[in-house]
Amino acid sequence: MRQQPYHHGDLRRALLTEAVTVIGESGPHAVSLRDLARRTGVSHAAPQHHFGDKAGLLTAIAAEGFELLARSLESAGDDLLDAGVAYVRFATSHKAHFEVMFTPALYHADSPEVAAPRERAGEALAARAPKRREARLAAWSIVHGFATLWLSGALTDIGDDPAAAARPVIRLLLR
Amino acid sequence: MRQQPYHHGDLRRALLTEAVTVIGESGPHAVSLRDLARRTGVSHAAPQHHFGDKAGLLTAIAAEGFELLARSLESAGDDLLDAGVAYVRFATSHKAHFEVMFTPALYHADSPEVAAPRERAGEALAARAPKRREARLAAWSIVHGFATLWLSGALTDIGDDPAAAARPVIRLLLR
DNA sequence: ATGCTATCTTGTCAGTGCCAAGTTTGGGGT
DNA sequence: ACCCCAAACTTGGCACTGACAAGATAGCAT
Repeated sequence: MRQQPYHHGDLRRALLTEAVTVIGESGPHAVSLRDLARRTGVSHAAPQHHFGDKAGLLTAIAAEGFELLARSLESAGDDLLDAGVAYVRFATSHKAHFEVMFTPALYHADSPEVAAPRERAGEALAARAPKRREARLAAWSIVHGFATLWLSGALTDIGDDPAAAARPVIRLLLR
Repeated sequence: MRQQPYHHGDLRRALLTEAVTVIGESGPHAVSLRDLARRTGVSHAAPQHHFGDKAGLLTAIAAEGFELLARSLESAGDDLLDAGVAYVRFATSHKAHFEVMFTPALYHADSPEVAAPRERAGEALAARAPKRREARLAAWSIVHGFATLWLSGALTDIGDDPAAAARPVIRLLLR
């Protein structure tokens, strides 16, 4: 006779989705386990069962993010320019994941749960990048910098399609 | 007859210094006004008098950061490569300031207190950067990306002097 | 059907940000 | 020299949070 069944069905997935929404709107610091529980209609301690602690929730988001990034890069083809644009597109269209992924103080960055997909994304990137270390660093830096600058609101005069705006910028390095 | 005088002398400065230390060690999310008060030997509400709220404290740190960045760039000379290296050197030697500066969700990013020094830093950067918009974006992106990747621990195979390691990387863009 | 276990709840505690009201102190105006 | 007033700080309190412990429920394998 209760409105919500005792077992949610897929609470873990629901919490992750809700968390990504909140982070995307207000940043990682704005997320609260109790608030997520309220939004999902469960008790205040339910999230702890699935993630252990708050860092565990963010670890799951980071892992999912590296997985998604790896897939994005893999499906971008072998061209370095296209891969770079795909990197920017991923970052700006998965704001929440990206912010968490590169803020290791927020989660269990050394957990195997996140190390595996991170390595997979790293390999996808390395396979399309130049062989010389400096050139590889330059390529990663320019796309990562463009993405983070856009995410932090420093690039307002660029239009509403950051991935498209990134293409001619990246080309300057690859010429 | 009390151990600590009622008036601290320069509590504002002391709180800022302590905050920068904590953020540098554990990130911005780890700082707590009450903890800073304890470390400084004042009551738990003293920080609010100087900064209004927690975001106000971080606003002061961001403002100080943009001021320091502007000075670093100005004293780096007119060469773009040197300015780029100076940018990376600032970011990696002022970890706490830099992290806060580019996480606007943490502070009052539209406050005039921080807008003025941010503009000054922007001008110092623009004065040394290429005139074409894409080239300017490329230069900012590559140094910002290198710096943030290093700060997030993604660049471990680079040695202990990130500014020096950045030079040949930046040169690839400017050739 | 029965018991086992993952899932979820209830209750509690220390810590935090913020607000309101009170206390102390240094310094400027007379 | 005095007063007094505004700035600096304290005390007390409230709502919220993360984490822990112990109990309740329900799906599932046997």
